[in-house]
Amino acid sequence: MRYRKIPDETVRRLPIYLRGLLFSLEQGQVRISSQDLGGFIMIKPWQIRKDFSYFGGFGTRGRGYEITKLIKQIKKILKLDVVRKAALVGVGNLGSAVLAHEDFKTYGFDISAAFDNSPHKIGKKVNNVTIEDTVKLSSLKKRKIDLGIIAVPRKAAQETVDALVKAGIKGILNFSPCFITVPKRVKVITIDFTMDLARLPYYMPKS
Amino acid sequence: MRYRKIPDETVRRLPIYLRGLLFSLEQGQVRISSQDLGGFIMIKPWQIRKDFSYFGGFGTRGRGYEITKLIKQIKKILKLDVVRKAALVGVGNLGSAVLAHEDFKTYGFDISAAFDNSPHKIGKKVNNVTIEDTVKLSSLKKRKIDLGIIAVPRKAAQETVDALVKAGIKGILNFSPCFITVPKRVKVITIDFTMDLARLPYYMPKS
DNA sequence: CTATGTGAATTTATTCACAGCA
DNA sequence: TGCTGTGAATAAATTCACATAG
Repeated sequence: MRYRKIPDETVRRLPIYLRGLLFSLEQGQVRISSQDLGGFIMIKPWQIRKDFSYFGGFGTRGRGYEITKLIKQIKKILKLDVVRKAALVGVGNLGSAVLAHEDFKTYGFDISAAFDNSPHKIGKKVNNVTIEDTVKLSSLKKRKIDLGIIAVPRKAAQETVDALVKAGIKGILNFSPCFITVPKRVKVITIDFTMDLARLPYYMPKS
Repeated sequence: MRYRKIPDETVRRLPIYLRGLLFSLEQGQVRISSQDLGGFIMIKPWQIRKDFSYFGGFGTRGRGYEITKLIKQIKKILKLDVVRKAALVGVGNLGSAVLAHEDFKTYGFDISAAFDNSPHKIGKKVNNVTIEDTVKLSSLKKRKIDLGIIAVPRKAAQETVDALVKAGIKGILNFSPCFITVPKRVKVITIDFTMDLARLPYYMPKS
């Protein structure tokens, strides 16, 4: 296949394929067709095949895809084939939910540090991770942690981000409901669930 | 303007515009140009103008948009101009975070019911909402609640959704990390933050 | 015969460029 | 003059249809 930039939409779907594949592996399957995979995850088979085609031939004509092999390939593309250490900042309800989230492990993430600025929380353990003082964020660089998850109140978001960037973080998952500014080299993905809830009524059949 | 279906991408951006407008209103502004609004929310001015153009003329040439008027119009389009009652199912850490989330109120949502199946939680109050037994989900219809937010473990997701659908719910915000099945008349938006975290490494500059 | 892989066609979304109004 | 509103141009993503390999 000749070179072409991978569409963002394809990258967005890769983790979904991964979820579907892990599920069907759990079901004891060995091979799967784009048809069947698409059935699970509600994506059209030709979309799946087209997405994979950007990376080369993953399947076998007439037989489908070998699940374990495909999982390995997608993980490699997404750079999830090595354990990725992440730091959480803000251990409130949301932060605690993130820390307890089993799923992350499956996808290669290890949230090995947690920070908060509340004296009540510092020193406590949540899910085997000891909560540290936010002022110690600068230690992340030598601890080889380059991924940050922030779940702090809106007002604290930008300063937290600034501290993370200074500590050498290269990617941020932002749960704070606001816009944050970072240097171009840092990738931010914001999850603002109010924005999602707010478009639900538009699609709901009226009264 | 002649009729044309509103692009999904436009609908997805409307809540973002709303956030930007509410922010600039808070700053004491009265009018705003697409240029300035775009500055806040990192969206190009011509995209903003094009999006608004699907609904008709919101602004004044040469002067920009009157903020309060524009807020009102977007809320109306998104059907957020009336208070929307919602029910939360699953009051764990994530559910509690949702219940405590101040933002929802700003966008017209009132989470007036919460359900859990843990006997320890039933009867307790979280954020002024008394937690009810999940078996009472059927009461939602007469309580005029047509929006559900689910934050239950993966295994309980589909049965919870089924109960919500049976109770007449018309829209669901799903935080459970799995695919759920609903009748076509029900709109589901899934927030699966593992999927978002999983594409972050792809975009992070290597080592 | 089955299901992939992929150019081509189509649809959808973004960007441009400028006419038109305050 | 300043900024909106919008057709037209461009770009991106999806869908189709079928040649091709096992």
